Amino acid sequence: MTEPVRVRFAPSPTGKPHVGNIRTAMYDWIFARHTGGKFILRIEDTDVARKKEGALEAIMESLKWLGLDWDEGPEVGGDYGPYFQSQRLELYQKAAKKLVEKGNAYYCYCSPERLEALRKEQEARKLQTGYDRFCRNLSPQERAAKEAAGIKPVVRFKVPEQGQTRFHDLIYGDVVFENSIIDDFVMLKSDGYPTYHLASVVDDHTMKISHVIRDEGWLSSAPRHLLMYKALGYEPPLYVHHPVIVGADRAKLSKRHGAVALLDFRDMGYLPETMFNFLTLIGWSLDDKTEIMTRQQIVENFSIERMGKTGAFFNMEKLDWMNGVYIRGLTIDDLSEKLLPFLDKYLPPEVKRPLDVNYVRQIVPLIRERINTLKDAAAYAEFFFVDKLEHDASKFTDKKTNAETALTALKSAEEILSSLDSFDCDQLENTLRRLAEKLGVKAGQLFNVLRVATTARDATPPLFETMAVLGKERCMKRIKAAISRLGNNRDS
RNA sequence: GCCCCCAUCGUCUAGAGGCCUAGGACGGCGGCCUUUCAAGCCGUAAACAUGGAUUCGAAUUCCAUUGGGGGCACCA
Repeated sequence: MTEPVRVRFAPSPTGKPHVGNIRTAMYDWIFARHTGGKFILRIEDTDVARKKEGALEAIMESLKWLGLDWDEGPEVGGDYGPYFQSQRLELYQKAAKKLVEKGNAYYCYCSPERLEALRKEQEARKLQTGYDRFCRNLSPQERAAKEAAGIKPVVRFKVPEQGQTRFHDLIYGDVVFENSIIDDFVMLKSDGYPTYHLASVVDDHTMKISHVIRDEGWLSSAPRHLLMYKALGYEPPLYVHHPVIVGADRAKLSKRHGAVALLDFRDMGYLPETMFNFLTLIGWSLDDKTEIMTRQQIVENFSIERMGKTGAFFNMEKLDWMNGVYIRGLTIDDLSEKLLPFLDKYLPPEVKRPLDVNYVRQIVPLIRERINTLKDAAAYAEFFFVDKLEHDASKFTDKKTNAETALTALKSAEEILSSLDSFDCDQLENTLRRLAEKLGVKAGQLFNVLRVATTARDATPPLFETMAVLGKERCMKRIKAAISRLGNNRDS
């Protein structure tokens, strides 16, 4: 095996690719980069009915967002194109014809209705389902009659009735199938389009694909492909089937498990480096402890031998944690930049746009270790942006602090703070600690009351930094509002 | 029904016969730090599906069983 490594990601354009598909693309890409091989993007658009508008764009956008650049494929071209199967029909038709001529395939005129009835009956009698080879040995006259009737045939592969097909999968090891349980599958549909089986075999061969990396669901159709390679006289590629990502019910991940498209994760505020790292780790590990890895580290250390065989659950809690780790690793400027569109989208409409980047930059250090996604920021930092706060009176009091104390503290704070000329952290701290002492309350009690007054929250970034960013004017306004809120509350 | 694949803490995993009284991470719990919330740090509970076989010795090998997943389309 001295052939250069060429791997392909071959999605069909039926929607936004979900994390499972994309993980396959990642393994392709990582393996290609690790070996210095080529990563090819090929579009399997042979099902006219399932093709979806915008799907191709979503595929490319997903790959680009994760930084998976392809060496050949749409937009970039390549020596083995075209890279859309719908533009390669002739190739498949020629291959099918060749197999018919060689006696490895035949035309089938069975109607969908007959096939449907056949399957129903097989199921009812609990028999092995599959085509009954009705057209396998049609006489020339019978064929001519069907043709004359205007029936458009499909081409079926003539599967040997005896023997076994075996192959070595790089992850699953040796796998053996009895040929007798494989039915004569359709290679070429009556509309002239190939099925996946034919198209992928022809393309993988003509595109000189060295390793077929795909999910485990394909394991059971691999023997069909091997049989075709043999009949066509092609050298088969190496197979690397990998386990799938499963949902909470352990079933293969799909739309019904909720938000699973990669781009949805982008929109929820996960970073591409998080997704790359996290997705790699579902089914592959470097060693017994390394978890946070750069793309470079992953590429350098990746090996198929260290991929697992077990379907894995997509653990959202761990994803959140990891995204937090990556967020905290960003510089203030970088994070501010990334946060801007999310703040713009999720902050209440009354907040004036455009947002001030410099102001955001001041806030970022305060919320950085408190958010796990970019989207979290808006809800977390809302009080930094809105004009009017809704104070919840009950938040001012706790076991240690009653309403009386809170009100007194606020009034004293208002007085002393209004005399301050600047609102920097040190000065605020000095002033307020002294005030607490004077009032005979714990510093924390006073801080908490002021926290609620200035933010309307009981969980915020550190008080002095927060107040400093908010600025004197806004703080004083809010403290006054809090005083009247508390006063009114007590009177009523 | 037939065929294929899989099986270590709740979850993701390390483990390729003795290093395992099974390691790490997320989550949980407890603590430290602390003006709240986080972050950080420390600690803790928590798993080899079951039964045989091989071996001086098995999470690691083999065979059953059980459980789970996938396939059996003119879809990929």
